[in-house]
Amino acid sequence: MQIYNTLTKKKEEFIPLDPPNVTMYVCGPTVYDYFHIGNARSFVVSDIIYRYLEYKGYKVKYVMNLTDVDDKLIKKANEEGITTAEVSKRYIDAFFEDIDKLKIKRATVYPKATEHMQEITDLIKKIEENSYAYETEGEVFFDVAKFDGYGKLSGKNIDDLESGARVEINDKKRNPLDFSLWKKAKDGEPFWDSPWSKGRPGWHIECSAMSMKHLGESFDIHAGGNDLIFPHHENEIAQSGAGCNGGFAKYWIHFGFLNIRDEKMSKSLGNFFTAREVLNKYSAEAIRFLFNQAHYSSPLNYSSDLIESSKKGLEKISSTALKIKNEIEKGNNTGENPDFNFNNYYTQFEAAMDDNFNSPKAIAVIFDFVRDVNAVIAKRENLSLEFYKNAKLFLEKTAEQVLGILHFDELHAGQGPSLENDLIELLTKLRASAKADKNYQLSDQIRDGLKEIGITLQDSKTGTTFTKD
RNA sequence: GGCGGCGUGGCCAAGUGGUCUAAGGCGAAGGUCUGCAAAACCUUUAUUCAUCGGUUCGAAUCCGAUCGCCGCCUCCA
Repeated sequence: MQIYNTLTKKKEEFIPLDPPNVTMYVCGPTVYDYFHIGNARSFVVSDIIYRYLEYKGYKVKYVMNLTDVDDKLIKKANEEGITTAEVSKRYIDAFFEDIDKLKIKRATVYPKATEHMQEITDLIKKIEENSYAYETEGEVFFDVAKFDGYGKLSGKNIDDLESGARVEINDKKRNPLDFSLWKKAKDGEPFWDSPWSKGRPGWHIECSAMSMKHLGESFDIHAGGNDLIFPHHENEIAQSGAGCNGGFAKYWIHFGFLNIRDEKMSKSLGNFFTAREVLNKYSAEAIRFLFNQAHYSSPLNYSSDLIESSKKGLEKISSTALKIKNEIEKGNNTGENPDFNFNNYYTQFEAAMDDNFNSPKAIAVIFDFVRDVNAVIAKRENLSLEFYKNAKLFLEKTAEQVLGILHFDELHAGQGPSLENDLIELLTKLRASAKADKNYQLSDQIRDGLKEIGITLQDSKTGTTFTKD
């Protein structure tokens, strides 16, 4: 399996430090607001990496942090006249609601910054002891100039950055590039005790401290959005290198942005949709399908046209899945077992995903599979149960369990007893007798009427089936 | 200004030295099936990969130039 590593700028064979265990850390949300559909892309992409590693048989420990202390959170709390803890509680709850709706598999741990103050201050102390940090008036900064190789992840060099001169102005810093490890609290700001002052950690240190605590000083994968490469991940590498002896993360994976009209979706540009508002209009499967249709590292535009087209594409897969499911439920095993090479599709699916998680190619394999299955079905009156079961298994393992773009349990089969289904069943029977009498005016009236309320009838040789929107 | 990425059919998108006269999806056209539909299947829809030049027996893929777009360098997935 090959993974593109931002650190070495090339695809590398994935060799975990301690197979079959894999340790993975992904930068999670700052919980000061609902997350937008661009953030959702990162969470979904991480989810698919996680699921595919498990598909490959790895035992994955997956950590996603929740940043529940930061300037934006404080601002929000002040605006609303509540505590930062209340703000973070509200948006952590919302975060879990939304990722559940996106059918994201829960990570192993979701550590919170506020619950790791001991680890954070301990790490800062170590960095200080190793003389990579200095204190000024209760504030602690990382001394960038002391750290050899600063900039190796982002491909930047210190001199260029200084001439760029777009760094925060702060008299207390020796070098404008130095960044906060510990910030002294101002009046009314939340604070924690520390050897330096009552205050709070800087933005980057929590990730170093929490990844170390939960995954160790060396772990396999560290992932996040492209915009985190600099300064966030660069600074994490510096802090961890300065404060511990481990190798920190081995593989760095970075995700492309979700764009709106070719521009990055972001809170500050105001060109965003929250994940929850998009989820009100489109299914998790459609959203995940859209994300999977582009490679995780490429920019991807978001628009209603594009997601509509994803929805259409997905219907092709799910209607085949529904057909398979219905056949299995009927349990008719009188048909023949066709010559169908399932293995070939697994091989291709794995080859695609093994190549740096090439999900667009993996989806193409699923479409090939669906087309070929449909072709077999179209040619025969009936097929063996074994064929349908194998077909279901393939879609379950790939589209459902890895990509999460299909869920057999939620397919609108219209099966099972319910008043609604019984009524549709009754109408279908009435229509069948109208058809038998060649009363097409009445039969079409029934079909069109049902269509209007979201029920689509489909006639076939073996009878009429229906689907609900 | 520094660093990085991208430009493939109407749209989305994979492919990064020969199997590429370029996968897959959406859309469009024709056909099979059907009372008519729908779904499904079959066929068609890029001799061409921003432009120009070069390297090579061979380039969408490598090199150079040009044009266009985007990102990071400040909080951001």
